[in-house]
Amino acid sequence: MKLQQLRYFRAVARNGLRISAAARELHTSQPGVSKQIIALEQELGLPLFQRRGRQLTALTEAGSRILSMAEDVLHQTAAIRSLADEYSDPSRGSLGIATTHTQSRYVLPPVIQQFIQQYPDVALQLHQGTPEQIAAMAANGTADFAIATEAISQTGDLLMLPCYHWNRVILVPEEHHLWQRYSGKETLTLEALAEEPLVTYVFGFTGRSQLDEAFVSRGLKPRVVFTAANADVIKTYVRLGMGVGIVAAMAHDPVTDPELRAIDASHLFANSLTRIGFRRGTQLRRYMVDFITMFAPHLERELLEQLARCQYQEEVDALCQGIIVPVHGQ
Amino acid sequence: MKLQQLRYFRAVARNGLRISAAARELHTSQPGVSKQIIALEQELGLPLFQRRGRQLTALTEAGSRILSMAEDVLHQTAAIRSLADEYSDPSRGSLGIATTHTQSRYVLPPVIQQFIQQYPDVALQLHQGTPEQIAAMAANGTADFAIATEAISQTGDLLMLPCYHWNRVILVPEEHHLWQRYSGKETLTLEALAEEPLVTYVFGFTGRSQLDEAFVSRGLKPRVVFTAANADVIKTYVRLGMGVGIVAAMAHDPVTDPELRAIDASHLFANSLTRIGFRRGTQLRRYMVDFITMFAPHLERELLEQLARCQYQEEVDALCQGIIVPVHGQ
DNA sequence: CCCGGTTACGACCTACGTAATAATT
DNA sequence: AATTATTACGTAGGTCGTAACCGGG
Repeated sequence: MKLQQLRYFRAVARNGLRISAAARELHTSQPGVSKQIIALEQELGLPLFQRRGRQLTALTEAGSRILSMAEDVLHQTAAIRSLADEYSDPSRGSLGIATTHTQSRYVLPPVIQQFIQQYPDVALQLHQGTPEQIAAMAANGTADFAIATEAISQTGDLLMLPCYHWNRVILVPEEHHLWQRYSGKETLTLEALAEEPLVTYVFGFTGRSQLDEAFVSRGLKPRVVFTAANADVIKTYVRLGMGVGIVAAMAHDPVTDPELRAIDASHLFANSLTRIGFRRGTQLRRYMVDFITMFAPHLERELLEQLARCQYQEEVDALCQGIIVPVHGQ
Repeated sequence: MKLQQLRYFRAVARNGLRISAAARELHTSQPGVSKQIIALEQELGLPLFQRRGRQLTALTEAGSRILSMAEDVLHQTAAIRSLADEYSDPSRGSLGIATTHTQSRYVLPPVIQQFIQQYPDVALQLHQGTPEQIAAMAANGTADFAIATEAISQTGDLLMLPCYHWNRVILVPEEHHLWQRYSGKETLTLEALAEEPLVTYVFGFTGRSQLDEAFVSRGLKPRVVFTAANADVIKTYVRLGMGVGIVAAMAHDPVTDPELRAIDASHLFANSLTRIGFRRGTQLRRYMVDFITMFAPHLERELLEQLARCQYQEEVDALCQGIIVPVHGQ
């Protein structure tokens, strides 16, 4: 059994059981991959794949169990590499962050600015995707960190740490009647909001589920005329007068959006929690710890060292008990 | 990084940092090991060993951390092998048991007899040693199981499951005055026992610490004239009239020791608990599960499946809460 | 000088790539 | 016909073992 065989095996599994696709990803030849897979199967004495003719149709039961063990092995070897790199030069390396548009556009810029100043020799990659994709990228090692709001990590491979709570704001053009009425002392109600055509996030993004929850629990049926995964798009449609925007508070900046007005909605919706996560067993490098601390100052070095050793989310939650997680913008 | 390099690295570390000893263990040449170690160090970009001249004197800090990660990797690859073997032939394989003389001589024989009848194609190895050696063998993979009574596993690598409680008996020749007096209704006291010259286990073996505990807590200073790691030796000296034996109840068999008499001592000493343990993360094969069930019937298949997935002893203890652990001989 | 680690070198093996072949859609 | 897996085969790189070399106790 060779590590390379396990790598090839994983690549084939990840590329829809197509050996040629795996070979492309691995920058090697198709026959090479084919052979190593066969060699691995022979050494283990059982087929890893079900085949119809020469086509790989599925993993065998043994194959899928061995796959997950092989992934463990490969992650562990990556951790060895990472530890060695940390010793030879703690300030050089790479950091992959998988996150949503909201984070990368509104929240991360100052953090990243600070980070690259402190760690100019760390190569940063920002991957954007849906919460599911984000979780997958962190789980399979494409990215080191996942940052997202909606519940992710069904697999249990990721440990998620609380970063900040945030509330929503209602966005309208200055001349909109909601602004006329509720910019002063009068407080907006859910019922009044439900009367308006709404523009907000696509389901699955940026706490959308908690938004729906608020309306449903009051028996209201809001009219959502448009959704996007992206606050910039939402704002554009609000500017066009298509409806009232509901976005995360951190997505509103009076300077960049001078023609829009924001009405605080923290009393209307339960606040949401944004988390950062990494695969359990990850060897956290110094700059990774520092990145988290820059992003969420309450997650201190010492605490993170403990958290990194956790095996289960429950342990993480227990350790985070009693920590004060800030609310964004306060 | 190659698995072989990690294997070589581990072997050198395990052989007192002597490359030649490691090479002998690995059935390969000294230069081959030397080269692979150097290659690994070069690839990782740091020294794994501290050297004085050409002599390896110690692991570097990075080296020792990488060693433990490398051991994880190698254990995991062993688990892959084991799983593959399980699929290709569940009833063929090998089972290494590390245990003390008491277990292998008195408790295991019927279990092993039953086991080899059911699994004739499993190669059994019985390793004998001190509790510390036993724990080490199970932790480093020399043996699959550790069976012992005294507290072991300081490292936390082993999960220990409760197998049975047992009591002690006092062994004397038939003509001994203790037997004359206490074979009937009169019950033996610790004080009376403390008057006698005693022959019992060496410290660290077969619940010896609990024995001492009983005397000390009553302020008694027993006169232990002879100790052995081995009930057979103890019995020999009891036969010679050198003293009164205190041994585990399961070590006394009236048939094989017709000239000795046993006085129950369960009221004098706290009972002891014998446990079976394996490294966490071990891929338990079917015959391993069956072996445990033969040895400790209350540890049922389903329970063992759960236990095998535990990461910490605390989880094991929690799962074993409420299970009735039998007392040997009842 | 002995023991143990490193360097040198040749034999062997194996992984890889190209090319050809077979099977599947 | 096009795509994809396997087989064939020659090459390049690497591992292994023997032998020679070096350094410390």
